[in-house]
Formats: sequence, C-alpha cells, structure tokens
Amino acid sequence: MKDLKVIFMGTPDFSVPVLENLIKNTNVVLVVTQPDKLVGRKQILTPTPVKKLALQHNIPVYQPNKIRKEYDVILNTEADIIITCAYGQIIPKIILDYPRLGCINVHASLLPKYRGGAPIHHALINGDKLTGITIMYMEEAMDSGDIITQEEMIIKDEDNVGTLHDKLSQIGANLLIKTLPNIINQTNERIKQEENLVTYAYNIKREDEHLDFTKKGQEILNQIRGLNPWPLANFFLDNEEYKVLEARFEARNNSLKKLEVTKNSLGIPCQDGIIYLEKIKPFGKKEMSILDYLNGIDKEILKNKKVG
RNA sequence: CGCGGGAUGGAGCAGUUCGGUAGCUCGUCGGGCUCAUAACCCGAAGGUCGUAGGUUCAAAUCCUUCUCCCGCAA
Repeated sequence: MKDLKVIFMGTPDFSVPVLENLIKNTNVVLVVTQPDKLVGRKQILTPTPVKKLALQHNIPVYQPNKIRKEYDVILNTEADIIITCAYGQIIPKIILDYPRLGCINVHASLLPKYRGGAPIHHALINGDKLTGITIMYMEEAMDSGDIITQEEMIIKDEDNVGTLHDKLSQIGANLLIKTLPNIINQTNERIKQEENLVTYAYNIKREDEHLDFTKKGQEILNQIRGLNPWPLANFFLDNEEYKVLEARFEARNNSLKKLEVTKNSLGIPCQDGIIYLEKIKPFGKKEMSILDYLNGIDKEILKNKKVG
C-alpha cells in the first residue's frame, strides 16, 4: 500500500487524523486544502489544520480559491486515487474522473442520512442515538455517491459535538486504512444510496443557535450539546446575550413564567419543566460555572430579567 | 487602524460619573453548633486595583502608552 499515490483533499481538524493515517500508510503526493484565511480580531492569516500537517511532512500543498476552475495542478499530478474528507468545496467532474481508482470520501454520518456539511451537529440536535462513518465514492452531487463501507457508533447522552467529532474522526481514519486494500484490488462493495432515505445536514445558521424555551426540555438539551463546543447555543436576558455550554433538565408540571433563582442555581422554565443552566458564557466574559455567575450578580435584579 | 465588551485577593463581581489610604458573594484555613451536612455561627489569611508613564498634597478612579482576554463582523 506504501506505493499507492494519493492526493488528499481536506481542511479542518476533522480531516487531520485521516491525513495522518494516509501519510503513515501510503504515498501522499499532494494535499489540496482551502486557502489560508484571515482569522480573529487581529485578522491573522492562518493556514488550515490540514495544511499545517502537510507542511510538517514536506508534502506539496495546493490551495485553489475555486476548484471548479483551478484544477490543472491536480490533473498534472500523477495519482492512483483521490481521498477527500471535509474539503469544503464541490469538486468538479473532471477531477472525479481523473484517478484510476476514483475519488473516495470520508463522511461523518451513516449516509444517506445527513448529507452535507454539519452531520455531527444535526445528529446531536435531533437526539439521535446512533451515528457513524461512511466511506464512499464521490459523485457530482454532494455526498450522493455509492457507499463502500460504514461503521456505526453509539451516541452517549454525555456526548457533544467535540467528543463526537474526535471519535468519528478517528474512526474514519482507521476505517479508511482498513478498507483501502479492497479498494485498491477493486474487491470492495458498492451500494447505491436509497434516495427515499436521504436527509440533509446543512451548515448551522445563526438562528439555529438560539434557544427556544417553549420547546421541551430534552430538545433544548440536545440543541445545547449539539452546538457545543462550537458555535454554542444562546439566549437573551434583557437583551444581553448568553451562551450556554451545559445545562440539565428537570421535568415538572409548572406554570412558572419567571426565572427561578436560588443561591446556587438558575432555572429557566420550558414547556415541560425547568432547564437549569450549569455552564454559561455571559456577553463579553469568559465561560464560567453558574455558581461563579451567581456569585457576582444581584439575584433580585436577575429574577426579574426577561428571557428572549 | 473593521465594531464593541472586559482586566480589582484563588473564583465571580461592586467601586471609576463628582480623586481622599479597597468592598460584596463565594472559596481556602482555624474554631463552634449538629447524629450529620454542600446547612448555620464566629474568626483569620490573602490584593503593587493588567503594563508603563503623566497630572495631583493625594489616583482603582483623570490623561497618554502598551499588553492580554472575550463577543460580533469577515
């Protein structure tokens, strides 16, 4: 397998373990990743995690702005296979048709469920108990190609985007290496996706982050963990934004409308009980436990704030 | 120079408008009460008020500089 010439296309942290395994086991001849971006308040030009890893191993890096139009470098690179993982751009057919073993993608869901850019977030927000990795051939439409293999993974109640991301990323990296020999020999399976089971996991939008306390407690908890550690769920108290990192839910028949403030807890009424915030990040502050937050605030004033 | 918030004992904050030797809620340590406790009572330790400079009899507070943290926008 060491002589397999691979072009890898990927961008964020999720792709890094996959690339690491490929570097160990195959001959990665080119890495394609998104252009460096200006990041943060200081607008520092930052390379992608995949680029950093590639540079450490002295692998050539290509960063087209629009791969739809800039792909000569790829076509001029001799390769047996192209492997992508969270690259971030739609790849044109001319590239898909180029390598002799095709283009393979590592995707963080059990396709055909959750095609698209945010499968991990959506699995958690929807309260799924099962997710996994799919390795598949690529076609022109996003995440629509034939499935080569899948590995399932149980989602635990305490999982959030961070933990799931790391586990799936590792599973994907290992499953790929395990499957690669079959792909090389072309003895792998090739299963069409059932079109009537297709769902989409679009990228999280700003309004998806806002907590709606008229919903059920469990839904709210799912939303909180499905957005943690990024981009974080939020709500407003008297027009000040708070991000919520952790909370717990207590079912209760209540007609409570106001905040429940005690010495060491802050509860917000929801449809079928109360959501107790446990870790939050007030506007302009660092993240803190609810105890720390309550220590520094006038609780009488807090009681009368309006949730929005 | 994209917009805004912030830096005060270990933690979270007040005090800055109208300068006058630092306070609150916790935590920690010691003691007490209690069958017991994350509960209650008493006491103690712990701060060059982010950095550097300036104004002043006097600066956390006014002026200037720099650093760092956070949110938004990209």
